[in-house]
Amino acid sequence: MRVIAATNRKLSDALKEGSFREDLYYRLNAVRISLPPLRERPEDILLLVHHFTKRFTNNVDVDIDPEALKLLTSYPWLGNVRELENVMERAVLLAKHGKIEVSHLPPELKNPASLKAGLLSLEAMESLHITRVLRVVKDLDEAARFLGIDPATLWRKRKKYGIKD
Amino acid sequence: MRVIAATNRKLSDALKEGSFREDLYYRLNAVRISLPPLRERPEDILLLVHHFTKRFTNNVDVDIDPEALKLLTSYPWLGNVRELENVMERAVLLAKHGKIEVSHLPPELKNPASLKAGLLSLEAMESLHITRVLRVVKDLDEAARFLGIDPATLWRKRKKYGIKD
DNA sequence: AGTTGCAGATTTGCAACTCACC
DNA sequence: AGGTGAGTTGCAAATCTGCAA
Repeated sequence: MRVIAATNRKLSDALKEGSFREDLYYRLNAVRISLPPLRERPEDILLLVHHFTKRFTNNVDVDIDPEALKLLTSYPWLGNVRELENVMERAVLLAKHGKIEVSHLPPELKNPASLKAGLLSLEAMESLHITRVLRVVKDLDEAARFLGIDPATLWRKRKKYGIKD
Repeated sequence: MRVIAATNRKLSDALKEGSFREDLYYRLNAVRISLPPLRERPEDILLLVHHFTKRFTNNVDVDIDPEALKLLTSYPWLGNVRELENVMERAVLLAKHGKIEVSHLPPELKNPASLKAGLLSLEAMESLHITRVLRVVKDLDEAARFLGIDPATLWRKRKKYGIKD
């Protein structure tokens, strides 16, 4: 059995170790070049939610309605951190010093149809991901290394899914 | 060999059939409740790019520098349509009636580091996707149906990846 | 609804090979 | 001729799968 490569440190670990600042906070506030994809661990989302509310209020802690918080942490964020950032910026503005309510969040967070929009079959998702990686990394061997599989296996999958370029 | 379920119609097909309006355009301009994830087919992205530029300029067609267009279509969009929408709105504003240039696009589109940020191993991506689906669809059998695999197989994968809730 | 045994199907990595192109 | 590097294939072993319980 192969082992999943630990691609990124968990935010929560980084926080515990006191290096949160260096790890993500730094990247978010200072350099802001690389935008890590939003991992879906609720703990991470929670950290970021509070990070953003404080940023958008000049360091004031904002109350968040429990129901709203539940929506935020259970939404299957498909994008990167900036997507969450945009949502929180808007929520803080709409809330105007008050508590952030469900009504301040974009409707798709509570829309079952959009929740199910990201539900591809495993094969479809595999094909999509391989396409994505191959678009960024042209070389088959290097792409295979990213994907954690043998180049031959990648070659076969590419053929199976009919991925061209 | 199993077959990939065709989850969504291609935008380009829909356009050809003359039902583009009903399919995506309608959802984007009128109801705007469901936000489909951005599939990565360059043709689809191209359609959306032009759709948005026209929308943000009251139906005027905007010139786009070829290099900028290349960035837009080759970027591995991880989010949904709104992410692209935001980028295009900003680009149209910055371009101020002129041609949209590379400099009007967010830096991460051309930043190799952020391009590689979405590059998970196949196993990590599988784990993430299963987590995502299980968060939306609690029932194991129903989730398995979405994923196109046997419930037993899903059970084993969930165990293998240590996915809790 | 979640879990397991099992036999058969599938997939895997490896190593070897081809086919340019220098 | 030799060498390098990417893509491709054969194959046995390992893994994964759906089914049925």
